Formats: sequence, structure tokens, C-alpha cells
Amino acid sequence: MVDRRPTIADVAQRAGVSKGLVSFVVNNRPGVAADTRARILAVADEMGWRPRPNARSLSTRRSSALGWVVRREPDVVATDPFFPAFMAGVESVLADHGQVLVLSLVSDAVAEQRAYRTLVADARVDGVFLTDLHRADDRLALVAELGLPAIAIGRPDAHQELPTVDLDDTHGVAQSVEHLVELGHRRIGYVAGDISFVHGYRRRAAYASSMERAELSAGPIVLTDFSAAGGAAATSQILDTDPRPTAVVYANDVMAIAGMGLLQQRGLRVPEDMSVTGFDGAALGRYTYPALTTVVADPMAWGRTAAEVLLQLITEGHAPSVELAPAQLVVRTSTGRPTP
Amino acid sequence: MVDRRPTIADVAQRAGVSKGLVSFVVNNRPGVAADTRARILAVADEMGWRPRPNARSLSTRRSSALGWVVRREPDVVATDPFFPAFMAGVESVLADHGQVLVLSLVSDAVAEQRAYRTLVADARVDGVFLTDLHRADDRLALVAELGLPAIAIGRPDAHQELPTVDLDDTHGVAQSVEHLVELGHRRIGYVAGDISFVHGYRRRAAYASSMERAELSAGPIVLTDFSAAGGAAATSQILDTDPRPTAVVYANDVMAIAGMGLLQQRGLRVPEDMSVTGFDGAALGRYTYPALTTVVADPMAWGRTAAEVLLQLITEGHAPSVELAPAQLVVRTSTGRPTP
DNA sequence: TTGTAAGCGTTATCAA
DNA sequence: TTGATAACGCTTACAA
Repeated sequence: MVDRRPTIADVAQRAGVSKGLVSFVVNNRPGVAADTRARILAVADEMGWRPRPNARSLSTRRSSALGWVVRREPDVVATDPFFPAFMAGVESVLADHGQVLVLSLVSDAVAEQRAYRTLVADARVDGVFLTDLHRADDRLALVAELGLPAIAIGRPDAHQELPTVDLDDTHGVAQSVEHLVELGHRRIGYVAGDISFVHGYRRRAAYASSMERAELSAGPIVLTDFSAAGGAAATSQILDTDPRPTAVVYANDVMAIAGMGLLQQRGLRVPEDMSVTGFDGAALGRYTYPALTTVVADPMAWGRTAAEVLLQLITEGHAPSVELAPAQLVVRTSTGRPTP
Repeated sequence: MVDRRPTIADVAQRAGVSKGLVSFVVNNRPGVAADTRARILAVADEMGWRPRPNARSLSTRRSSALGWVVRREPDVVATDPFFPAFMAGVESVLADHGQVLVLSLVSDAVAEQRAYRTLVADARVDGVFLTDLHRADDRLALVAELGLPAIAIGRPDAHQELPTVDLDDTHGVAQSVEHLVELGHRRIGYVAGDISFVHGYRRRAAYASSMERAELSAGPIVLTDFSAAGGAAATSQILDTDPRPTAVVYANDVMAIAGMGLLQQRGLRVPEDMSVTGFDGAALGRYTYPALTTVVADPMAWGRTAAEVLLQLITEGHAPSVELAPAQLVVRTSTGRPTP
């Protein structure tokens, strides 16, 4: 016989026990004598045996994999620091749990639905992360229909049963506005991302209520799509308003950086003629000229926590929602006093 | 009995045939009467049955999944347009083939090795993409040892058996240098990425040979790491050289953008005092000020082709290497004539 | 061309 | 506390 990989039968035989007992031991089930357990573990270790997930999945209907379906344009993913950092956080947890991440990048809603359905039909994953929540997100109903364990990244708009791992981004936006007001700005514009996203919507709301709190009238507000192109176009629109604002709050860093580019191209100085703030804490923002004042969150911790919560949901059937530390303003040089 | 998902047995029974025949039909195997085949397909379709990959994998030892292990800092992934675009390309092919992408993001070589070994030990994937090739890349030996089908993204340095999907990036670098020379530049610096990567090494070599071809002496050359921080620091070093160059070629866009930021912070104008070129064609580069002259490749096509080749390698045991269209220079406004 | 039956490597059930 | 033995859902010899 060729030296094929050892199976549970080989381990059982070598340890002089039945397959069932070996299974009990690797699954940490009670009812096995301590010395028997130790012996089995020793043999398994010596033979370098571990249960194969796909064989196991046949009887348990568990795949030991978690799914993440991302519906975004590649261009947007490319410039979003959330994406890889969140993934790194998830990954750091999964490896220790013998889990694996199945990732799917789709471009439209139809492909997105199909992706979730196929993941379930093919029993590819035991649960999924729901990111980029929309205000009316049909994935909430979908995962319920499919009986697919899921957790929401960022609080869904409607009240939901789903465990949620959330991070308050409104605080950072409020800090941005307050920072600008303290510097003496009175006309502060806002470039929103896509407000069909919960986070896009919430950030805009935070801007509006902060302006109100400062007893300033909000606007101009431009709605766009979180992309560099969108940020530049929105900035152009803002420049056309009269009276022109002296500062602009952007809903993410990419739009802010593109916005600064457009301002400079039009001959305006940042921050002398226009102050600018971003959101994300992208690495690049430290090295632009001027360096971008922005709001930084901790997406890696977000991913880590999300993975832990999802695993708990899968194994225990329920899990708590978690609120992470809020995003914080980091002041750099793209903001300053308005020139009179 | 509850209405559990149909299995191959249900389909066989309903169609009045054996399980074996159903299996033959879904696997497109010859030797089934045409009308029988049609009837079986009709029944399967009607019942909404498809073979479950994990049940299938037990006998075939195929997982219907492809693996991609990425060893990079999240920060670097975050700013690299290659990553999501390549992934989108891969994904666009996989879905049609009932395949899934298992992605792993690791931070060091030890975790990387472990990731590949676990993927194989757990029979998680049928093959892997090898990206970010190093000049002496131990993964080539590793996949050989593991018997893991793999394709190289970008040509490995040493002669290898692996099918390769490559894209000539040296052409774009040469174009960059030629463009600058035509504009009248004679002292052209270079900010390399990490030259332990094949692509980092090749780009630098392309710069050097282009300079030689133009009968100019190469340098200053600064080696760094493809990050924004690295790009800024390298630029600072270049500014310290005497005589100072009038143009700098950067090995990627992020370093180029950070470099422009540093130049401007030091009071230099781009391109009047210093021309700058990048590499990647990142979306953001169109909207910086000035807009970045850069080299654009098509990483989405790269991913698409890579997926097709890898699938062929897995199913047929061999696959051709493919050479994609070379990257091309796109001139924008970060390059101009040197001021005398 | 079709059916039967034996795997594939686990976990689950039920006795002992 | 342990051991047989039957699932789990599919593929694949081998027979018919």
C-alpha cells in the first residue's frame, strides 16, 4: 500500500480504539477516560493526523468556512483602506479556528443575490459578514430566508435580529465640524458618499446635526459615490455655490484627496482658501500636500471582532452585538483658519 | 419526513434510474442514451438539484475552490489597485465554473508557509495563484513539494515549470524614461519598490537599461518598499543629492503621489521643478494635482486569464503560459520640460 | 446503455 | 467508557 495520508481509521487502529472514540477526542467531547484521551491525542499527533474538513462536513453539514460577498466596483475597493484591513482582522482570527475565508467580489445586485444563494446551496460557508449595509438592505431578508447565520458590520437601519458589530463614525464627523467651527469657519460644505449606504447616510446626518448644534446653516451638500472621480466632481460643484464655503467635509479620504487636487488645479490653496477634512485614516493622507485632516477608525479590530462574533453565532446559535471604540479626528495640515 | 434538500438519490428515483446514471449525466460523461440524459436533466432541474461540492469532494478529492494567499501589510494592500482588480477578474471567471475563491491575507513568511500547507492538508483548494513573486521564491519549491497545482503571476526569475501569466511592465518603465528624455530631462532619479520582488527588480532594471540606451548615467536610485511612507522618505533622499535630478520615476503610484506631496511641501513645483511618473494607473492619480503621468496595466484581464489558466491546469494537468498586452504609459500633467 | 455496490473520511446512533 | 455500524451525498469500478 502506498503511504497515503492517515485517516481516522489509521489513528484508531494504532491507538487500539474505535473510530468513534477518536472522533470524540478531537471534538473535545466528554465521556472519554483521561488516559485514553491522552493516548489518542499522542497517536494522532505522532501520525500527523487531523480530521479533513470536507469529510467532516458530510456528516456535520458544516463547512468550516466563512463567507464575505463584496458588491463594489473594483476601483472603489482599490482605494478603500477598510477592505484589506478588515480582512486582515478577520483572517487573524480564522486561522486559529481552522476556518477559512471564502471571498466573492461582485459588481451588481443580481450577482450578489446569486452569490449568497450559491454559497448556501453548495454549503460553502457556515455564515457570512454583511458589510456595506444599505438603508433598505434586502440581504437581511435574504439571510433570514436562507437560514444563513450572519452578522452586520455597522448597525442596520431597521431594527434587526442580527448580531451587529458597530463602530460609531458619527462622532468623528461631529469632531470634524467642531474643529472647523473652532478655527472660525462658518460656511462648511459637505461631500457625502452614497447615502443609500447606512454609513454614508449616518455621516451626512452627523454633519447636519453638528452644523445645527453650532447654529450654522448646513450646505452646500453634494451627494456622490465615494470615488475619486465623484469627489472631484462634487468639489467642482461646491466651488460654484455662492457664497462659496471656506471648508469642506468629505465622507471619505479618497474623495477628499481628489477634492484637494481639484481645488489646487483651480488655483485655490488648501487650507488658506479652503479647509478640507476626510474620513478613513488612509495611509496616503499623511503624505499628501497638505497632509489630510481626517477621521481614523480601526478596521482591523473591526474585522477581528466581527470574526469572533460570527464564529460564536455559528457555534452557539446566538451572539452579542458589540460596539467598538468610536472613530477619532486626527488633525493634520489640510485644515486652518479661514482667510478673512 | 421533512422536506430536506433533494439528493442525487431523490433525482434518480424520480427519474426512474440509478444514482450512477445521474452522476454520469451531471458530469457530462458519454455512454448515456440521449433521451435518458434529457429526462434526468429535466428532473434534476425541476427538483432544483445540483451536486454538493463537499460531498463530491470526498470521492474526487477536488474542492472546487482556488486559493490565493497574499503576504502583505494591510496598508500596502489598501493602496494597491492591483489587488482588487485582479480579484474581480478572477471572480468573474470562477462563478461560471462553480468555483469559489479562498483568500488568505498573512503578514509574514511563517504564516504564509503555514497557510499553503493548511490549505493542502485540509484539501481546501485545488490550486493556487502565486502573486508578488520574489526573486528567490521558496513557494515554487513548496507547491512542488505539496503537489499543489499553481500558476505564477508574473514570470518567476529562475526557470520554472509553472505555467505563467505575465505582463510586461518593463515596457512602460522604458516609455516613462523615454518620455522624460524627450522632454529634455538628463538627470532622472528612480524610486524603486522592494527589489526582492521580481516586478520591483525588473522595473528597476528597465529604468537602468533605458537610461543607458539614452546614454545617460542612472541615479540616484533609492530602494524602498512601495508604501506611501517609503515614497516620501525616498523622495527626501533624492532631494539631498547633488546635482539634484529634474525628474523622478517611481515604481508605483502610491509612492509617486506621496513623493509629489513631499516635493510640494518642500516648496518645489511639479512638474516645473521636478517631473514625476508613477506606475499602476491608480484611479486616484487622475485627480491629484498635478495629475499623475503613469503606466497602466490591465490587472482585471490579468486575473481573468490567470483564473482560466489555473482551471485548465487543474482539469487537464497542463496549461500554456500566457503573455498579456504590455503596460502602457499615460501622460498627464505631472511631467513637463525641465526649467533651465 | 444501465444497475449494483463499494468506497471517500468523518460523525452519530445505539448497544455493550 | 467503549465499540460496531449506519449514515452523510457523491463518484466510480464492475456487472449485467
